[in-house]
Amino acid sequence: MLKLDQTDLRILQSLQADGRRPYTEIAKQYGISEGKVRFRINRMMESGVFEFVIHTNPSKIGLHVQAIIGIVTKVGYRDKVAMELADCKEVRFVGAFAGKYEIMIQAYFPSNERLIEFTDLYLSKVDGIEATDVFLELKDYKDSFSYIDLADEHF
Amino acid sequence: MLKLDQTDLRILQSLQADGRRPYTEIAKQYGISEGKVRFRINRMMESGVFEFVIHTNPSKIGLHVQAIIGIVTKVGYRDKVAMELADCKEVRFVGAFAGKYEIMIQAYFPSNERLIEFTDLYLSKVDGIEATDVFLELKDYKDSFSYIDLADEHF
DNA sequence: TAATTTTTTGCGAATTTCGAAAGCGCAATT
DNA sequence: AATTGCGCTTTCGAAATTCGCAAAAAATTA
Repeated sequence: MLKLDQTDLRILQSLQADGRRPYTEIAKQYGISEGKVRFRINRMMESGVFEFVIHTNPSKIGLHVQAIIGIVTKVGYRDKVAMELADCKEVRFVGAFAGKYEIMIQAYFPSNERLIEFTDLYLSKVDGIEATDVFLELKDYKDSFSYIDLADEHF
Repeated sequence: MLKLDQTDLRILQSLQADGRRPYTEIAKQYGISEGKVRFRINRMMESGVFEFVIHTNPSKIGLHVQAIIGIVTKVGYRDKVAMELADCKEVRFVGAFAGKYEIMIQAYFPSNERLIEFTDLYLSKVDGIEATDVFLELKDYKDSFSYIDLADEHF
């Protein structure tokens, strides 16, 4: 497990603000060499610390319906069901949870019809699923991937 | 609202795979000019269709505890509470929902202690919150930002 | 149809990335 | 104390990419 020092955290912080910020600019920003920035970024990526992505705004590409779905599975079926759900393109997030639901997912749909199709035609037929609770999102307040405050004492 | 054509979707698809892929490479990939790729990317960004970010692996930076928290608010307090929660650095996602919980959030913590602090010392004292249900995540199966299948007939 | 706006193309200039060699610091070994 | 090895950093020119901009082309509007 790679241990991150202040340089790494600063680089992450800088890239959180703009994933395409040039190495040279990050270097200038912190008074270090471009090669160092590059070395650290490559090392962190190889260690799986982060990756470069784009964050698309779902509603701007026509995905107007978002839901969190809690799923109750039969004993022994959690892993199988979770892996199957992870393969669905509508599904952004799948996790195993403690408590009422063995699995919770977050998924996006173009319309309510598609959400209903997903729950009634697909989910209800997945082997191992006992029950589902759909939480329909009405409004987004925050959906950020730059939530980490690297100035925090914890790091 | 910007309407996306096939060129835009292809560019998004390409950048989903690698947020740092050069314009020139995307251009080559689809047989279009670098200038066109750049023009489309700038336009989409200005319209808020997407942004360049990095996706950090929470556990690799010491955030080992993840939770989804359902929140029941007093009538009329949802907006106020949601906005307040959105300001918390631990919180990645805040949405207003239909159903049992007016608000659901997704948050990351370095340890169970910090989660307990958050719920018992912070959440319980926020004015307008009536009750909370914490769903503690045990395992990540999928946490992707490239969930969009742009080959889908829907787009 | 003409006028206007939007999008695309094509370039050279400026900037960034990349590869690789050399240098440095430090701990372990002799 | 000198040596060795290893990981990290610096440096630098070559290659690739980005950028700005003007002109052409295409689409939209009047």
